[in-house]
Amino acid sequence: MGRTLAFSHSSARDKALVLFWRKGYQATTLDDLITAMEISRSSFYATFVDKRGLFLDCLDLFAQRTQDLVRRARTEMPPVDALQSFFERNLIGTRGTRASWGCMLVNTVLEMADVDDELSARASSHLADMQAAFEDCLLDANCGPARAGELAALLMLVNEGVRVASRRKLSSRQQLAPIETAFRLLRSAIA
Amino acid sequence: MGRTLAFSHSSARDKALVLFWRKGYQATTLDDLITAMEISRSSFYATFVDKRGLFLDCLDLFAQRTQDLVRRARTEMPPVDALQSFFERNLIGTRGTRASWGCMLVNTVLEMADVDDELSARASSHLADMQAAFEDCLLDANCGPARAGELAALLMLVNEGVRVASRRKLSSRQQLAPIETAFRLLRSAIA
DNA sequence: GACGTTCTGGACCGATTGGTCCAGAATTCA
DNA sequence: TGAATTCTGGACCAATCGGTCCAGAACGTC
Repeated sequence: MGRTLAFSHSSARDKALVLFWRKGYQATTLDDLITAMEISRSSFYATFVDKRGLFLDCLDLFAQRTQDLVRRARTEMPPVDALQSFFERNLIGTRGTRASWGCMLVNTVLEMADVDDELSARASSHLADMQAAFEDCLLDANCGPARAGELAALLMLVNEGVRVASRRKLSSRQQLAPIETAFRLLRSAIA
Repeated sequence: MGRTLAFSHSSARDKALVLFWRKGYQATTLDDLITAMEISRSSFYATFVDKRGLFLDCLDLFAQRTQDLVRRARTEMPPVDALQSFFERNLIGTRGTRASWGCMLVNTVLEMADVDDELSARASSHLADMQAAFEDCLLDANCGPARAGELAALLMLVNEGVRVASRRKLSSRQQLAPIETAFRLLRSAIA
């Protein structure tokens, strides 16, 4: 088994994921998709049924990989450091561009609210799972259950905010500073 | 002069603003617009030139009215209370539904990033103005200039997060709790 | 009532959308 | 080599998009 780093390999579905991630559901056309995926229109429909179904698959895939990122960071360092590192890594981005695409779940919640309930709800549900992962992390730190839940909700707020900020073409400094501030306050609330 | 409460009256342009606010730029069609605005297609183009131009106007209008909300709260109570009240009012919503539409600026940044640079940049620029207003509020409190800037950036992060959360159909409690947490930490950082 | 002006409904336009279809190329297996 | 199967390019479809156009209704003014 070779490297299976999250978001690293590039099957046809991965190419689609990146497109949906960057441009959203509506602005991504079939032509965009089949060009990027390097398959014919016929093969697209034979394999993926339709655009909407593929988008749902990509949502699930994105959520799973994001959870992997949290889990991975958690094995590498203390829980609160892992959380902070998760936020910061999503801004710096090991591969450059990806950092400016925000979070596909957040993007989808906003784009599809009042437009397509199922898509929006699915993304929102994945965000709830992420919040649960945050809470697990905080429980691993010296944090009572009540406070863990409270702070996990706050972290989800920060996460959603960070993902918006990352699409605004601000400097790295402008993006990182509020995260540092947030975690400084968070750590003081735990200790 | 009668009541001129922000977001209260309803000219044709206001009807358009609400539609764009709720459904975004792409999902709002010309038919949606002229139906809601109760004008003919011809009058629409005679008066507003085109869809994109009207959207830009609505962006500016939304930003101006949101700034008014901050200013108004600031005249009614101490600066930090005013900020917290601004966040909470946008979730409870005096008129019910409006609270679930998030912030048109945040919605637009996410929807149009990587799709339409001008629209996204204009919304982002209005968000920067809002952050400046937050900073002014904090300077009015017992807050040094460095810390005011730092906390204003954090508040913008919270604002962006709140506006995402408000589109997720969570309970009022789930939406309000993290704001209370955030302001509790914020106040402890100021004092 | 005749006038010029303003507004309006709806036909119309080209472009683009997501999705279908099929003849034929490519591949597989004997 | 030949038959069965899989895949593919691109023509094609109806629906919808944003936008144009104009004949005529509605209006205010003398």
